[in-house]
Amino acid sequence: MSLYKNQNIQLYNSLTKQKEPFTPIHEGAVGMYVCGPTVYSNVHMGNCRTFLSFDLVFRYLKHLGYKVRYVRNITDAGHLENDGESGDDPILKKARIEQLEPMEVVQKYTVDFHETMAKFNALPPSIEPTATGHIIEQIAIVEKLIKEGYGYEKNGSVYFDVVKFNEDHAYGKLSGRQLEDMITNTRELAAQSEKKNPQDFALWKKAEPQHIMRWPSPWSEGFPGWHLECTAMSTKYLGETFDIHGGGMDLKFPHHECEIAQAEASNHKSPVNYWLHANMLTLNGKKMSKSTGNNILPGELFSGENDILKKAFTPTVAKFFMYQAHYRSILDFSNDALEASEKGFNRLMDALHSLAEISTSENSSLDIATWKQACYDAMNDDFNSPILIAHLFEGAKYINALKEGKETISATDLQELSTTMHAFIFDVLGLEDTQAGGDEAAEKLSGAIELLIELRNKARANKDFATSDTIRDELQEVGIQLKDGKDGTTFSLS
RNA sequence: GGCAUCAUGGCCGAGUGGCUAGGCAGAGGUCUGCAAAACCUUCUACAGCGGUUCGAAUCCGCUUGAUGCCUCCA
Repeated sequence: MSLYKNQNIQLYNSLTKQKEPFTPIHEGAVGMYVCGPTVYSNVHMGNCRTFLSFDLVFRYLKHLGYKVRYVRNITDAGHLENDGESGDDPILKKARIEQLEPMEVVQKYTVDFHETMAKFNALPPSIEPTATGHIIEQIAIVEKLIKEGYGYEKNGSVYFDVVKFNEDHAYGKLSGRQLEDMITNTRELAAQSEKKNPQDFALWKKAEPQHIMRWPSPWSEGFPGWHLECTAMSTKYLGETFDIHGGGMDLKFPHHECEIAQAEASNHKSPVNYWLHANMLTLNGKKMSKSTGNNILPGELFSGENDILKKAFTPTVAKFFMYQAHYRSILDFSNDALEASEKGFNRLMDALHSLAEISTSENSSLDIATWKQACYDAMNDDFNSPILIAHLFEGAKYINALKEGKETISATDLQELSTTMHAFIFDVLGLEDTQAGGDEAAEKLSGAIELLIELRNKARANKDFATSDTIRDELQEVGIQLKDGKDGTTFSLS
């Protein structure tokens, strides 16, 4: 019996601007597409937030027993800034700066992306297709769009006729824009443009002589327009209509709007049932961005080598921090907020470790079943991780009370409490128990400290407090804190 | 300029008409040789002004402020 039969998800659909009950096209199976990174530089924390938001969605759907096909692309084809009219291709630009072949640039940053996501303990998607690997599919869509009358060729480039599309479709329905307003408000001078209207976008762009990334096509040696790859790859792997399409809020317009236009014009049907948009991670109150430099890289966060934070933070703490805010809210990245999350996270982990020390009774004084469902209700309500985490802290409070003997619990309920805590913390949130240690060096250190604790306890028993306090204080100096508890002394590395 | 979104206690951050999350910090307590740690308790907020309502942080209007998109960006 799959969990999803009893847990009803409501999710916020950007297209309808409201929460809707989630019903997949095929019962028990979910198709989800998420726009991945453009690999011309290291992913920054802002990029990571989006991918971690959808990792949570992926993990929760899987937890509920759905068979999920999660497709997240790698944009490795160079696209021009300014809609292909002029400007630079970021991948080519980077290749020049680093004196690398464009595909070397792509490889380098794809590897970085994968390593980073692995550090965050994000699950890899089911399929991770690349734009350059799907040129043929993209050309096929362009041909189809021309045939349907929505694409027109000019000097070897092909553009999408937004005005024509808008005559019998609603261009702008996702981002809440009216084409008339866009035309009225446009500042662009249409003088030297190949496009019929400034709102039109490139489907295929003829390569200038200096443009290295190029492929043959019926129209010219060139490269695909920037919105095409997602339409091609989502259609190929998930079908003409699929369940969930996700991405960062900043992709809503024009990227996702154009995806809808391309799909509707070529397939005559709406491509996506539920559009999900993750909100931005800000720094100093401003959106993190590759181009403006207002960002922090994961590596800088983990090492502590940056001007923003006072100390280093582990990937799991950073993730926990992000999940303490809802994915649709803007979240500001700051040292104080991270420190607060770190302390909270450690408290949660301590409680989890205490589970083993709880003894059971005949009856429970706690209502574990209700608490458990509250955890599910939180996630069912548009993946509300902050509420879930609040309930997990409630669970931690239960554990502490049980440990103190202030509450009682039956063996069945204890099992339920433990399973639920573990399921949400590790399977759904994908957090990692960094205190668990386990490597050889850590074990040796642990043995040495145990010895010191023993010596200190002997000194204390003999009321030789000078010795015992020296041990305690010197260890504190090197970053090892002793914690005297009721059942003996433990330690933690700070 | 256009289109959106947001404004919550010392800080971070949920919550969308009455039952008033959670974390951090602060305060008090338990424990302890002392301390730290840990645990417990506690602090009761919703930008301003007006309106709707028996009742609004939550709905409507205006004002102020911030942010996002309209150029590549998660």
